[in-house]
Amino acid sequence: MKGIRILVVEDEEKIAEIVRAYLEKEGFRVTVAETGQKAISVLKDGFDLIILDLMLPDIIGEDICQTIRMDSDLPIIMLTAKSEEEDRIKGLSIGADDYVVKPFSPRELVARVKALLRRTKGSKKTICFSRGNFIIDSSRFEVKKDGSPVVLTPTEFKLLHCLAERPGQIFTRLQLINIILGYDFEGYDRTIDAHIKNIRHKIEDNPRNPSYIKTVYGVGYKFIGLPDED
Amino acid sequence: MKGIRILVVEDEEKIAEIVRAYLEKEGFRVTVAETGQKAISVLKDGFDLIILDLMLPDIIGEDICQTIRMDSDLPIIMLTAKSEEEDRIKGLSIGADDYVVKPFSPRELVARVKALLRRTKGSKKTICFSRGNFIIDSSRFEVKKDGSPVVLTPTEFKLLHCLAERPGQIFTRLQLINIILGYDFEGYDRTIDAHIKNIRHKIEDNPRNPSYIKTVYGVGYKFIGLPDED
DNA sequence: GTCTCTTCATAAATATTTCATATTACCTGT
DNA sequence: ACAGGTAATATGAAATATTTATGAAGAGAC
Repeated sequence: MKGIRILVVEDEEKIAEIVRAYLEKEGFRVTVAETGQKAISVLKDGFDLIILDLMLPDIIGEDICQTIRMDSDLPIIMLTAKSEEEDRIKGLSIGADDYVVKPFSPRELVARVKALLRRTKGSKKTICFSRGNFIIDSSRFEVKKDGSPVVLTPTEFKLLHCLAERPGQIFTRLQLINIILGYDFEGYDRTIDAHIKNIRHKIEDNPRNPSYIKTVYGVGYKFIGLPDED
Repeated sequence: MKGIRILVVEDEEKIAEIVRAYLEKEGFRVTVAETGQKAISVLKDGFDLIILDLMLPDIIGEDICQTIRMDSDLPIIMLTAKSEEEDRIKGLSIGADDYVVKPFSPRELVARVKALLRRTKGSKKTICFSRGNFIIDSSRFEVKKDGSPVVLTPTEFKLLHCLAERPGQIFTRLQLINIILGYDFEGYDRTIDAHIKNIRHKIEDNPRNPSYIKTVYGVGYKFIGLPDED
């Protein structure tokens, strides 16, 4: 990690400094901007990635996002508060490549920065997964099949995204509930089944013999990345 | 989950004991420290994860957190009181990997502990056994033979896994029933034979002359680790 | 109202246990 | 070493039990 430059746009000084510390420990070169104005003015200096708080004193994060997107593919990681999370997904394309929910663990943020850099290094696209004519685009919260968009609800998208992020890995219903519905979900683990069913009806040619989301009897579900992988 | 050690730093004895009970039920090895001093002094014993109350009688949790972070990546889960809402973000920024708000459900705490361990230890491979073209992968509930997957039912997998974990060791049917089917199983011990039969048909070239699972007449079964081992 | 999420009842799929019978292993006496 | 008796194991198929899929209904959000 030689000269990779990261711009952190965050008005809370304490958070900004912690993030800086963690990123610098990993060898990144970090610049902090406390306001949207400053962010935009230093943007031309050329960064490799930007970490953007959605709640800024002057400009709204979304606007910065769009401004950046007008003339660059700069990888963007959004910081959002938990309560705003739903809106993000529903509100669709903010144009960010990834988002982290506050409060976040610095380690997770670093991991996502690295992952995003890895992803964008090769191709400029922010596709999370693709196999043949099936595409999951995590930045736009969008899924396409044979070119036409598949309309998923927020929960369905999160579930599919979670599974597809680690093809082959088996998730138990409890794990999925913790990840998708939160650790404090008190309900019933068969709720997952219902969502899986709905997703299958939307993305599978033959829901009774699924080729993407497989059931692992007695354990949980897994996503199949390659057609012949089992 | 056998030898994972967790340090619980919590001054309220009642809470500490509940947490201990829940974690131990999951097979973790738990140590409780009532004060920050004690916590720091036992830290060198080597733990895999620490659960840290933010409000301690002597030292403030944050300071312990930073002390730990100075020279280790030990996963940290913070316990914070509801009123300390503000501190959450601070707590995470200070270097904790996750947080749980008091009052918390022990179930949630356990789920978060597991998730964090998965995240931090997840990268290593967890292949349980391999001999030539035969592989048992316990994390994926998967067995491969000559490259292609062998489909086992949950009970079959558990049974094979149990035997293969200790090659050469002889297990009686009763032992296997206790381990695989639970101590409260009421049925009769020949059930094991049926499963062994099914497993052999799936993994052995010649089920009548098995090379992996051998019968020990009058005693039970054992798994053969090396081709010539008997 | 519309949309989404959750729950529930029931159907379908799959796994487990049991049992009757066949086969194999061990032991004993010659 | 061999044959025959006895006990243990292997096996296939039937009976149970468990797990998953599904459609529909109710609750809540906007």
